[in-house]
Amino acid sequence: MGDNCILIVDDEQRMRKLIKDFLVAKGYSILEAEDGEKALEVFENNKNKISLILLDVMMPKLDGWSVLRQIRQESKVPIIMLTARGEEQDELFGFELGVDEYISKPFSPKVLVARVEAILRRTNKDQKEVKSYGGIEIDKEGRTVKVDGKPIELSLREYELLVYLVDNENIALSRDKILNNVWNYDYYGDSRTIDSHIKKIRHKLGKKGKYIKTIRGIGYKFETK
Amino acid sequence: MGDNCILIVDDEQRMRKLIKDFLVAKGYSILEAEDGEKALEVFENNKNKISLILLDVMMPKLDGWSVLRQIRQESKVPIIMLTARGEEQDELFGFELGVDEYISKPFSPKVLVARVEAILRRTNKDQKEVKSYGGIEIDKEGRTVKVDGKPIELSLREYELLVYLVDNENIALSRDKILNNVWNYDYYGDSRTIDSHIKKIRHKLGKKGKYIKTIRGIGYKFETK
DNA sequence: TAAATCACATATATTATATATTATAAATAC
DNA sequence: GTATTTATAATATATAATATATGTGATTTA
Repeated sequence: MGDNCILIVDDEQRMRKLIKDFLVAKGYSILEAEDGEKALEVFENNKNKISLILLDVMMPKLDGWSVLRQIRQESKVPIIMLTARGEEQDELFGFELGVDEYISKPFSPKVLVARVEAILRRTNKDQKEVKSYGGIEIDKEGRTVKVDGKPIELSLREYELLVYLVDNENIALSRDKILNNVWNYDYYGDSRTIDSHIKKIRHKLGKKGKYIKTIRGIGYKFETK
Repeated sequence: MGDNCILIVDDEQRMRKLIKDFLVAKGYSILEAEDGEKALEVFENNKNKISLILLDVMMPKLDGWSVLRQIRQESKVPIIMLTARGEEQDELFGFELGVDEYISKPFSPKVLVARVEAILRRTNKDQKEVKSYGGIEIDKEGRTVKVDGKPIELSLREYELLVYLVDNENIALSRDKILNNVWNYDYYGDSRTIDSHIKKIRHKLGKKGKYIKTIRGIGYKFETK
């Protein structure tokens, strides 16, 4: 989970640079895409890193709405649409698809930065330093995990797998999905490998290992009951 | 956690009524305040209920900014500011104080409702999609089924068969159709197999098992009556 | 080089299916 | 309308098929 990486999607190189400069100055790291197809590609490869997307509506190949729709099928990442003035009809349409904000061109970069920060503030507000799940405390900043107050040692993969499960509490996750999100998307390894890691995590969690439920035929699910 | 109660703060009675009517139509419950002081009072007494505040900037006694500042000292409740056109300077100032959104007057009520819903959607991220069919609740994300509130355990096939029946509520499904949809279409097994699974599902559903109707000579149908 | 990751083999547990038997509903004859 | 036949479904159970847990060793990474 990279800290506050922002994806800028716009076909105008000049516009991307303008936005980028302002955001970099504020300490964000930036990814860019020059059309809708590239945007989806970049998003796929950096799902976990990206914490906000600035998405132009008018683009060649695949327009902003199509990109929005596709991303919303699998992710709730905040999205700000960049539009030309006077498209109120579209606004409504977009809100239904989960647009977080509209900014119409031309805009003042300061306003843009302010809106980005407002959204990220709101998003990060439930990312308390330490969250507890039925006695399993996870401190993402410190990358540490405690069980009933006692710290346990998890390897990199173990930690990331556990965090992924926990971030998707109560959701059944297929092995494919787990591989795509915890491993690199282009990883073609044996999906049994997940089992090995699950086993180790369960063992380290002790009694609380049972919170990781096996969903036969599918994968796993984290559930504290 | 009251379900989506919204506080409207505006000195114009007419404006409050306008907004209120639209939001009530969408199923929200409403609290009102006609100036800043009243707003703080109402907020104090209903902190836990209120999930969003619509706050006018220009008000007698205590203006919107002051109210915003005071509320932000103790709460992160989403706030939408209602402003007159052309106050970009103020916008920046507001974002720093944690304003979630601006809507400038005059506005179309539809846009207002859309923005409210966008923000609440973002805020309540645990609005799981659970559908209920005559007391049988199915949570597809979690792949769990409850009968009268009590969870039951279904195997992969049982779960998928039940979901298929339920997704086609009130439609008679032939065994062939069921085999093609729940099993792989290149499956050449005995179609009596379905009966076995139906039996198990009915048993696990208890009294509600009777919602799975037998259509003699054809197959089965899910119907909650 | 030690720790971590991964693949694979085997044991174990679970689930799916086929088969046999019983029960039930529909069709037919009386 | 009732009894008998016939077709179909329900049920129980045994066996086959499948998925997961676990242990081990090879390979990679830091």
